[in-house]
Amino acid sequence: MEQGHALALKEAKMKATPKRLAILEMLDGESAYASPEELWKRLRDRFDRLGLPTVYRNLEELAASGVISKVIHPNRQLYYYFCRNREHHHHFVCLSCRKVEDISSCGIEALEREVSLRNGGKVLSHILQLNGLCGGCANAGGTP
Amino acid sequence: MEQGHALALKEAKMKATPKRLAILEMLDGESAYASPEELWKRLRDRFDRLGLPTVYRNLEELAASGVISKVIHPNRQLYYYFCRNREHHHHFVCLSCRKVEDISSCGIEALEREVSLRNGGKVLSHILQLNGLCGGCANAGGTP
DNA sequence: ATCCTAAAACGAAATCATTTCTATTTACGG
DNA sequence: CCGTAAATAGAAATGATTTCGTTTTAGGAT
Repeated sequence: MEQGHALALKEAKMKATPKRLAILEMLDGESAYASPEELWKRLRDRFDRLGLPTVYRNLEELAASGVISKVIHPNRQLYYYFCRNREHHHHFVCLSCRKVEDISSCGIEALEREVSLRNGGKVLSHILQLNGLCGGCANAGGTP
Repeated sequence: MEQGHALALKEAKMKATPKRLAILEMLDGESAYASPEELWKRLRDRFDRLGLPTVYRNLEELAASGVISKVIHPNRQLYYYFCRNREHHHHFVCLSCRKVEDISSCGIEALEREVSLRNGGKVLSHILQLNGLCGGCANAGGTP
């Protein structure tokens, strides 16, 4: 998967720097979304120098290129998630344990048509996210 | 509509204070979403004393009660919108002029079933929002 | 009408996640 | 191997949002 990440960066026209790759590797294999600061703390061991702004910048760039995805969290902090699924899809995110599950389809194409037909508007992006508790957390009586 | 607002507050078990009503009135009749600070600046004339925290608090409380709705903005600031439509629905928001249009239906019930059936998760809330340019802004060559 | 009490508002100050800035370093196409 | 645009460091700034202790007020009860 090492090569895969470098390739993904090349496709996104982003330099494959060691730190960028490390961020991507760390996000990959996680089934939970992570915050910039958490990633930074865990990556500091592997680099003698690693600035928090570097992590912020990379995460934002990677999300902008579509390599990773952002999670919209009620607490309004930034969280990111790496998803192997390259198809258009959306997520169910657990507000307790942060697990992320894919949601196959969204009927948003129809809604986009509705908007543009009605008065010529142009849909540039959409947000669709389900928030809740995953099976495990719901059974354990977890709270968001 | 004056009475309507007081009634809405009563239903939400919130005191109908003059400032709260003024905030609600100002949001009503707007076809665009507004930020707390904008509302505060426009309301200061009508009160000799009005704190910005009061506006923040009220908007958040009103949104929590479902009286108004929040807009998820790429710049991550808070925006609010008053919507007469009391049915479950979603919004198309223009990132240029901030106009808001209702979107009648979302097929989210099906997605919620998918999530809970698959592994017992519980969907607590969902976000569905289309971002783009409204008809007017798209024709005028507006940018987000 | 007046009282009481929980809710609401004040406003100055704090917070703190995120961004900016300038100098330095690095990836990588040629 | 060079040159250059891109990436990073690190300290400092930012600024929207929240907190806090105090004062005021809405509205049910008397």
